This record gives sequence, C-alpha cells and structure tokens, in this order.
Amino acid sequence: MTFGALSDRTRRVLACLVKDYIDSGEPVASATLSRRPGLGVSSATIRNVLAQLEDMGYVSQPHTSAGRVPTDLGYRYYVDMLLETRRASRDISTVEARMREQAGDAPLFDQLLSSASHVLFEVSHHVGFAIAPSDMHAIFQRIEFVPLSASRVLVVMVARGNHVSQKVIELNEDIAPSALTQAANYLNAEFAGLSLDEVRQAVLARLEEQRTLYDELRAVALTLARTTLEGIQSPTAVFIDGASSLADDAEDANGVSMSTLRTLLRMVEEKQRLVRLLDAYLDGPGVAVVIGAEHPDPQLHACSLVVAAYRDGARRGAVGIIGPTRMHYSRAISVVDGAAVAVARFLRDQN
Amino acid sequence: MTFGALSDRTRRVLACLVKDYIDSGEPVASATLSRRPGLGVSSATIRNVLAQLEDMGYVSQPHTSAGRVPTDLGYRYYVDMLLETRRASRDISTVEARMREQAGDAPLFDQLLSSASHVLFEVSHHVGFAIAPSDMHAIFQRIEFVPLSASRVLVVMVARGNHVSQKVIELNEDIAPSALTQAANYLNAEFAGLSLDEVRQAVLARLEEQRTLYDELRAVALTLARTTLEGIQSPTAVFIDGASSLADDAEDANGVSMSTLRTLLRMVEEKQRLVRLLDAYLDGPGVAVVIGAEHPDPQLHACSLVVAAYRDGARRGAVGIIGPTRMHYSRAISVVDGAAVAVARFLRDQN
DNA sequence: GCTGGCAGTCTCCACACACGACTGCTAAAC
DNA sequence: GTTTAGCAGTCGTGTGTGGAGACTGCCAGC
Repeated sequence: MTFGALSDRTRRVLACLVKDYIDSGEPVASATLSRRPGLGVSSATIRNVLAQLEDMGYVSQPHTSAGRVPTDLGYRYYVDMLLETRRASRDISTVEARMREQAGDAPLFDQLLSSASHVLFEVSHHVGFAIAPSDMHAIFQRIEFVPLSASRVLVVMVARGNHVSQKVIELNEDIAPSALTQAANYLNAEFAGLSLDEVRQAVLARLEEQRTLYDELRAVALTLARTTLEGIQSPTAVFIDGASSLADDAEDANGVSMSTLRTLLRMVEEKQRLVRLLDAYLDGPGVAVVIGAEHPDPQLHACSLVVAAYRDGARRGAVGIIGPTRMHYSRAISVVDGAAVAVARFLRDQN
Repeated sequence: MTFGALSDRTRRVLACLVKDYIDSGEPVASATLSRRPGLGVSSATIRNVLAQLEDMGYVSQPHTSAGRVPTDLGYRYYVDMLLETRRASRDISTVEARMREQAGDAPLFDQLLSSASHVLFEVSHHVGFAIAPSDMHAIFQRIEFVPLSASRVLVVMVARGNHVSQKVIELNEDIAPSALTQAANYLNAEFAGLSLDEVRQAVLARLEEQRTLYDELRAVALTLARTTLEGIQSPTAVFIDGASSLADDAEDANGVSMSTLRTLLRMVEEKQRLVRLLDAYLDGPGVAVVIGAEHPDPQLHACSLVVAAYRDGARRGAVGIIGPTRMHYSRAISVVDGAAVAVARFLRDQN
C-alpha cells in the first residue's frame, strides 16, 4: 500500500490527530489541530478535511458535538506510515542494557525471556511477553538421570542456550543407579549436537533395530530417552509481565472495559492462548502490529498487539507487548523491535 | 477469647447477618433476618439487637435507611466462631484429587506448588498462592556440572522433594570437563543428605583447611560448590494463580476498588511482597485469617487473606488465598487447610 | 421483654433545564 | 477554486427537583 490515496495535507492532519489523541485521550477538535504548528490552516479547513477522513473511515465522532477519534483504520494508516518511513527507529541499547542488569551476562534461557518480558513492561508500561521457540528444534547438549527411588528417575536435560528442562519419569521396572549413569554417558556421547527432534527420531530408529540385537545397556538408555522426549514439545514456554498495567488501562477507560480486562488477565494465566493468537504473526520479518478489530477474537477489539519474531538458529520465538488500541505506537514499535534483536544477540553469544 | 460478651441470640443474629451478606452482597434488613428460620423473633426485636451490635462495632449501616453490613470486627467474630467450633471442616480430598490430576503422582517441586496455587484458585474463585520454604533448609541430594564453555559452567542442583534449581557460574580460570565430573562426584559422595545450609558451612570450613593442604581436585570442587550456594537462598519461590478473579471482585465492586485491584496485581508481580506480608502469619498452627483493616498495608483494607503453613521436615512453607473481605470464609478455610495438608502429604510421599 | 405500627430519613431514579463544546453549512474573501 | 469567518444546530454533561421505595428508630400496647 502506498499513501497515494490521501493528499499530503490530509495525511498530515490524520497523523497530527492520531498523535494528539494518543497523548490526550480526548476527542480532538478542529480548532485544536489548527493551532498546531505545521498545519497553517484555519479550523474550518480542518473541518472539511476531517469530514473527508470520516467518510473514508479513518476517524469517527463519539457524538455529533465532539471532536474526532481515530478508528482502527486510522491507527492502521498511522502505524503503516511509521513502519514505512522508519520513523520508529529500533531501540536496542535501552532494552539490552536493562536486560543485562536484570539477568546478568549469562542468563538461563528462562531467565532471559523472563527479563525480556519484564523490561518490555517497564519501558512500555504495557503487558510485555516473550515466547520460547518450540522445544523440538532445540539442540541437545546433555542429559542427566538422578535416581529418586528404585523405579523413579528425575531427568535433567540441557539444550543449547542454557536451556534446562526437568521431568520425573516412572519406570516399569527397577533400575540401578550405575545403569542410569551409563545410560546418560551413552546418550550424551551419541546424540550431543542434534536437535531434539532428530534425537527423538534416532532413538526410535535404534529401538527398532534393538529388537533383534541384544544390548541391555543401550536398551535401557534408549527407553529412558524415549520416555523423556515424549512430553517435551507440548506446552510452549511463555513469559508475561505487567498485568498490573491493565488496571491502569481500564481505569482511564481507554475503551478497555472490565470484560476486556478479564479476558486479558485470563490470557495471562492460560498462556497457551497467547501462543495460539500469535502463531499467525510469527512469519513476517520485523515488527507486526495488530490493531483492535483486526484481532479475530472480538474480546480483544479494544487492544493492540505489537510483536516481533527473533531467531535462534533455525528456531523462531517472539517478544512483544499488548496494550489498549490507544497506545504510543512509535515507542512500542522501537522497543519491541529492539527487544527481539537483543534476545537474539544474547542467544548468539551463548552458543 | 470466648463468646461470653454476646448473648446467644445476639450471636445467632450476627452469624446469620454475616452469612446473608456474604451470599447476597446487599446490606441485610431486619425483616430479612426475622424471616430466617432459627431466629423466631420479629423484625422489631432484631432491630434492637442490631442497634446493640452496631454500638459494639460489629455491624454498620452504609446510610440511615439501609440494612446492616458486617464490619471487619464482625467478620472477625464470625471467623473465630467458625475456627473454634470447627464448623469449617478441612477438605483435603477435593484439593488432593485435583492436584493429582494436574501435576501427576510425582510432580517436580515447582509443579507441586504451581498446581496447589491453581487448584486453590479453581475451587475458591479467588487468587491462590503457594510459597516454597526457604531453600537453605532443603536437603541436598545431588549436583551436576555441565560445561558451557571453557570458563562457564551450568550447575544443576537437586534437593529432596524433586526440587531442581539451576544456575550459570562464571569461573576465573578455565576448567576441563573431566575435572567437573570428578568435582561433582566428590561433592555428591561427600554432602548428600545434609541441608544446603550445612553444606555451605561444611564447604567453607573445608576451604579453610584446604589452604594448607594441597589437593587440586577438592579445591576446585569446593570452590564450585561455594559459588553455587552463594546466591541460592535470596528469592523465595512463589506461585500465584487466579489474578483474573480480581477483575470479577472489582466488577461487582465488593469494596474492591480499582486502586486495590492495582495493588493486588502488583503484588502478584512482585511476589516477594507477598512473602514479606506473610512472614508474620507463618508461625501459628492451622489456618490464619487476616481480615480487612487488620492488614498493616492500608491498600489491602478491602481484602482478606486465608493462609495455612505446611511442613516439609524442618522447613515451613505456606499456601492460601486472597480475596475481598466479603468472601465465603467457611469454604475458604476448609480448602486452604486441605491444601496445606495435601502439599505436605505429597512431599512426604516423595522422601 | 417482645411486637405492631408509624413517622422520619436517605438513596435511587427519572426528568427537566441550562451550559458549553463542536460541528456543518453558507456566504464572503482571497 | 480554495480558504475563511460566522452562525445555527446538536448533543453530552452537570445540576436541581420530586417522588417512590426501603429501612430504621421509637413508642405504645400486649
């Protein structure tokens, strides 16, 4: 899309109106805009322009005797302008510095994402989130088995990027601690450097061969590995921070009603809903912005989402923020963009 | 405290009023109470009793022509009655069954507490929380070192109760993977079964001896152990679930204003505030209830807290719920009591 | 000591009214 | 043709009034 459809002046008026409204939260009157430097025309002229913009669906009036408010389409136009003109430059340094302050130089994977979500909240004053890539593409580094009882084992698996996961597994028959150590050694020597998905496939393949051969040690090791990898991929790790900002949004009633607040708080709890919501936006490069009614879920029509994907080798995760449609987009975009780059850098430095 | 100060009938009226108010949320009129079975007196008599109760500070009127509402003192009297007469019987089975459903038979420690907080939320429809005991008294079970780079090591420490913790540590000088394995073996053989606090002391003591002796392996192992244990105790693990219920509480304006909501959401984020809040109530046996203005923090005057400590050997943690002062106390008490017992049982079964 | 009845009080709701904030339109000026 | 000033019109907000309804407090009688 190009800006051709609107005249230069019309575009400036729209941009001015959106900015004013984002700052003030009040419907913007034609007289207010005419006093703005840059638009050297009278309020009557502005009124004509606004009438046009209203016809085209970019702004609307809450009631006849009120100023104009941007519609979702108006925000969309404004945001596209920001994105195309790169006026919202990416802000890596602030985010990276604050993350380092929080999580240190060599954070665990979970700490890294948790601090990313926290910093996004702190800087934007909206709900910040960070989503881990699917575990199946993580690079297997090491596994350890800790005997808990005769038939119960604690598995600790380490993947590249300081990514540690744990699981308790129940065995059909008792197993000696020494056998566990041997099993771990075998698996570590054999599979280090493969993705978890590849490990899973290799394990299944070898178990198939194993039926005919007879090697007690290997059989135990492979069975343990299979059980461990069984439930790994299911819930994607999600980190969210700043739910308290929702109360602020609801208070000055930015169109964020109590029911929207509830929906968002629920989403903060059932984090997997957020993952599903984001799936559609993870592919594109750079920052994606989803505004109000563009959301498939009607409950979210009062909210906007600013999200950017980050890469970790072949894997993709995402960071972003959720706030009211009336949000400071240029700042949000630069911060989210910066956070995505910062997270990717941290991960690169670890490997 | 005994109930002597109030006549039998007066007490029954108060209990009835509190129950009615908890159910309806509306100020209770004398006529409503007189229709209640059990209190076979006319509304005029009830009015006399209510006037007395008001003088004593157990109930109040929002305005002259309204019914009565219990004060915090009224709730306190009612709750003490519940606690003394054991009318709120402990409900272990519901909680335990739901926790088992959620977390399985052998949950990791974190999963156990997380599911406890979730179940408390589900059954009470208020914010549920679970707080881990201080890590320093956990029983050391096993340590593993995973080399990340020449001078960077991932430490995985397992304590009794499926309690896994991780940490990345930075070394002053490079170290060989084989040395790490030996160090882990040494520490595991030497210290298993001690509390982390005891381990820390033993490590420091041996490092002191070590200065004169000369044993490369031990020196490395002990230094690693010291670094690992340095930052362990600081933040107490806290699990909270059900923040979305706060929106419900605020919606039907149970005296839970937007600012209270914000305070609670903040507390859900800065979990350590909750820990500090609870410190005072962890000592007593059974369930503790803190009602409205009994809270030191004025922001919490619209909230009540129901909390019970659980034991894990010598360690103490806590579970509980937070809701509006108008809460279904008898149910809350039995559920929280049950959850504390259930958590303790899970932990006993693991050891 | 309990009860019925009654006057008094206060909230809540509906309606009316005036004020103020903008707009849309029109006619004149550039 | 475009821009501007001016003015009439519209609608939300704040205020005030009145009546209905809900309870209470008090008093006199049982």
